[in-house]
Amino acid sequence: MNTNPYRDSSGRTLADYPRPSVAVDTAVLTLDEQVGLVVLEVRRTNGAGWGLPGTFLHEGETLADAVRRSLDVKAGVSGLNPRQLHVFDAPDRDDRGWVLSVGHVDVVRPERIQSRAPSTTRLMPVERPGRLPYDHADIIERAVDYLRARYSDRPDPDGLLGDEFTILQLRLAHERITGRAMQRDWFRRTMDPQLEPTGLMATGTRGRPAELFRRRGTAGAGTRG
Amino acid sequence: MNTNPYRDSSGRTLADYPRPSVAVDTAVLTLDEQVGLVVLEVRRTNGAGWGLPGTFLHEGETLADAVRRSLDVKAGVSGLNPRQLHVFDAPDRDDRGWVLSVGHVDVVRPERIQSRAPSTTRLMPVERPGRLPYDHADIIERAVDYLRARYSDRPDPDGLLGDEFTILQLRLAHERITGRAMQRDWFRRTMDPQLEPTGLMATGTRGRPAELFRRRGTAGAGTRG
DNA sequence: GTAATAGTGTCTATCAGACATTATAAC
DNA sequence: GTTATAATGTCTGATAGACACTATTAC
Repeated sequence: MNTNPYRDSSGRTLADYPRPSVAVDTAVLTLDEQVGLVVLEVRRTNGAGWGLPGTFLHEGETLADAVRRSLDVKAGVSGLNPRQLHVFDAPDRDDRGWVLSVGHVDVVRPERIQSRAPSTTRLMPVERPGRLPYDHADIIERAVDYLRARYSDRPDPDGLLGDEFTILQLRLAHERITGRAMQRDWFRRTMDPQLEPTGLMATGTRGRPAELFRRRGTAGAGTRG
Repeated sequence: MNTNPYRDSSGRTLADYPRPSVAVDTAVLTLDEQVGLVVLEVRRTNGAGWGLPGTFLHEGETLADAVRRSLDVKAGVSGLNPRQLHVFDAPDRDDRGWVLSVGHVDVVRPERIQSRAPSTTRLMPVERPGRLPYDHADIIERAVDYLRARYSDRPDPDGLLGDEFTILQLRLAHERITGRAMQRDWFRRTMDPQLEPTGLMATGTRGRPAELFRRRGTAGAGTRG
């Protein structure tokens, strides 16, 4: 480190300045059949209450790597693709010292996080996430905004439904994510050109069986998260 | 600092971890009558070439304060309202050591930065900003995307034109910012309800004089940046 | 007068919203 | 058969795009 003898206009090197600790905190979102959009919380290391999974950035590590490490260690979830939301930088936001936190969001299929370490993790509805420390409530809000924007006009871009689904299943998922009813006709007309038929039919339903579709073009995208 | 005896699961305190230096870099955008959308660049402190204005974050300072300080010192521009874009975190991105950079964007009226320290600052078109170090080209790209989204359906939200303008002046500004022609009819119909007439007329033009408008509701918003 | 630009009116194609109709299953 | 849901067709109102027409200035 700092082998390059850089000095600023005051003649000081990088090492002469105090540096903040940098943390990452992540809102991992998924869709619960009953509850709707839920966020993963972990028991805090000091034992008091719950919070979003997070960790301090290690040397030589990217933010995304730190996010993946924290989720692997704290919730047993691996292979994520986190996205930055915002840097929380109030100098007094953490009483342990000067800590910046980079809020992230990630979206995963429900089976990836259900029944993982149930005593130290829980899934809470995004509208009532409970009492959370730091800026975690703010991170959840930004995460939900991000997800709703993604789901405004594309069919399940984060693959929460898997690869094959009926248009009704797709619409119900979008309604639970965006929190408002979607027009049935408009929804089909908008999504149809972005879907391709599988030829298969859903079974065990009440009326005429619905056709199963998959996302057009993005083969296997649904297994990403 | 670190008066709280916090220890993590390995028994280490915050001070035991190496911490990154944190920098801010800012794309200050404005509109040049001839050139179009331009970005402010400053001569680098090591003398080699040009870059976006930036600085290292000081203790007890927010990111926005660091941005304001860097622009005040390096370009004589004050009173800005920067917005975060992205954290650049590649561990080897800066050969001076471990440095994270938070990219920012801000938009100011051209007279705020023109003829400020012309030997150490310059304005370059955003499409051809020259050779830039670090992630500065990426920051400019994100800054332009941000500005184009802001200008997609609202009349000059950052007040680049001042408080009073004709609809033609407004449309030309939007065209230079978004980089594509805007439909004349649609533009008037979209913007008209968001404008209020001043009763005054533009003078010295070729044909029928155009009415001057101001933004509806947001009195004085144009003098912000 | 002519040329140029501002502002208004109108036609049309597109599309969201609404509703009707037909198809096909469970019961 | 009845009931429920899927899929398709059709009508309507709103609006973007296009163009015509009038108004008012410089020259």
